[in-house]
Amino acid sequence: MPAYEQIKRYVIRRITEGDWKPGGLIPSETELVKEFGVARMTVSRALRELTSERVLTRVQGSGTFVAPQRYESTVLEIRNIADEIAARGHRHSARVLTLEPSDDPQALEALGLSSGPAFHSCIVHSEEGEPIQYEDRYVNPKVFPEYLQQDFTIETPNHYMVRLAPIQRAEFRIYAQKPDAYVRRHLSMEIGEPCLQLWRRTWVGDDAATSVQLWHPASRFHLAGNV
Amino acid sequence: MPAYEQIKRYVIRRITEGDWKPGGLIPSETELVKEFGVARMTVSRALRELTSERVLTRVQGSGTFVAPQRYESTVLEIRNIADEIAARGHRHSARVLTLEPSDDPQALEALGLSSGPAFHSCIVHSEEGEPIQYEDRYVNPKVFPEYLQQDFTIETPNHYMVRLAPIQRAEFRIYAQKPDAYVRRHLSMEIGEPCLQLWRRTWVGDDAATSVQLWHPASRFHLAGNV
DNA sequence: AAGTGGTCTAGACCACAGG
DNA sequence: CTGTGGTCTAGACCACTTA
Repeated sequence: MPAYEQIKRYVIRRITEGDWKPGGLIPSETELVKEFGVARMTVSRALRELTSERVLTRVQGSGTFVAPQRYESTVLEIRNIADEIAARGHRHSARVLTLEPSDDPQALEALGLSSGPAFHSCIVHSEEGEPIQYEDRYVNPKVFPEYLQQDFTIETPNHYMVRLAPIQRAEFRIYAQKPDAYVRRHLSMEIGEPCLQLWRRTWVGDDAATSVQLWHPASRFHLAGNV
Repeated sequence: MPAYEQIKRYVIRRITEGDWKPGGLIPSETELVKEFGVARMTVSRALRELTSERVLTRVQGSGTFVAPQRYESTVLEIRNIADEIAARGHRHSARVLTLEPSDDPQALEALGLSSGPAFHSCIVHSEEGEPIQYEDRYVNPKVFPEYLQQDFTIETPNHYMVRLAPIQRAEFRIYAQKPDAYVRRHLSMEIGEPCLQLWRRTWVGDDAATSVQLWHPASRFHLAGNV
C-alpha cells in the first residue's frame, strides 16, 4: 500500500478512535514527516486528499483540523431526522422494532461483506407523536462493532455513527413508492398513499459503513436542499 | 492561479468545446509537461484531481481518457433529461404543449419579478417513445430574453439555459405526489400511481433564472447521485 | 522494448497566521 | 520572527499495457 494511503488510514483511525476530536488540531505536516519518515510531499498529498473528502479542514498559517460535522440537507449531507425535527421546534421520539444480527444476503452484499452477520435495526421516528420515518438499516460490524449495544431511543443511529466515524462519501437513490402493509401500518398511512423512499449507503475509508432504507409518508414529508 | 489549476481548466475547456470526446484518449503526462513547461508532478496532480472528480479515467500502461457520461446525479448537478436518456443509449423525444408569456402571480413571485410577464413552457419528455417527465417551467425574461423563440424539440430548455448562462446555485424540493388528471394523462400513468416530483429554482448571479416543476412516473423513474 | 501512469524524494520559495 | 500550509521542481524507480 502506498505511503500516502497508509497515512490517510492512520489519520482516519485516530479520528474514529476518538484521539483526535472534530474541530481539533492534528499534527503538522512536519511532525507527520518525522513520524512516518517520508517526504513532505507525501504527507501533503494524504492530508490534501482527506481535505477534499471533507474529513479535515486546513488553514494556511495555522494548521490542520478535524472537520466539524455539518448538517445541511437530507439529501446532500448526512442529516439526522431528530435534528431536523428539533430545528422545527418539535419533539422527536423513536421506537425500536428490531435490533439484532442478520445474515440477509442482500444486506451483506450491499455492505461488501463476504460473511455475516451484519447488524440490523428497524426504527420508527415520530414528530410530536406522529410517525414520519421508518428506518430499516444494516450496519457493518467492522466499522461499528458496538452498534447492537446502543439505546436508539436516546440517540439516533445516524447521530451515533456520525459521532464515531468520519463519513467520506454517500450514494443515494430516491423513489416514490407504495409501502408494504407492514411499513404502512407503522407509519399510520392510508391505503394508496405513496411513500417518499430514500436509499443511502455511506462509506468510511474503503468500507461501506451502513446501508439504509428510509420510508416517509408522502403527505407529511419532503426532501429539500440547495447546491 | 496555480499551474495545476490552469491545466485542469485547460482540460475541461478542451472537453466542453468538444475537442476531446467522452471515451477518447487525451495527451499523455509527458506531452502536457512539454506543452505547459512544468514538472511532471504538476501535470500529474491536475489529472489525478480531475480523475477523482470523475472528469477523466486513467489506465496505467495505456493512457488518460475523458470519462464517459454519468447517469447518476440528477439532484445535485443541473442535469439534462436528454443527456441522461442518451447515456442509457436510448432515444429522447420532446413534445411542446405550451410556450408563451404568462402573468401567473405565483410564478412571478418565485422568480422575484415585480411585473410580468414571465415565460412559460410545458414539455413532455419521452424515452424510446414512453413519457418519462412532465416539465412545467417558468423563465425569467431578463436572463433569457429569447426563450420563446427556441425550438425545444431539438434542444431541451435545460440544455439551452446551461449553454447560455452559468448556473451558480440551485434550490430543490422533492415530493412523492399524486399527479392531477392532466399530468397523469400526458405521462400515460394509471390512476393511483404516484409521481416523483422535483421542484427546482436556479440562480444566475442575483437573478432567479428559472423555476421548474418536474413530474416523473414513479414506476419508471428515480433520482440517484452521490456526495 | 517503449510508452504509460503511480509513487516518491529532497530540496525550494511563497503566503499567511500568531506571538 | 517562527511555524504553518500551498505549490513546484527535476529527477527516480516501479507496474502495467501494447506492440
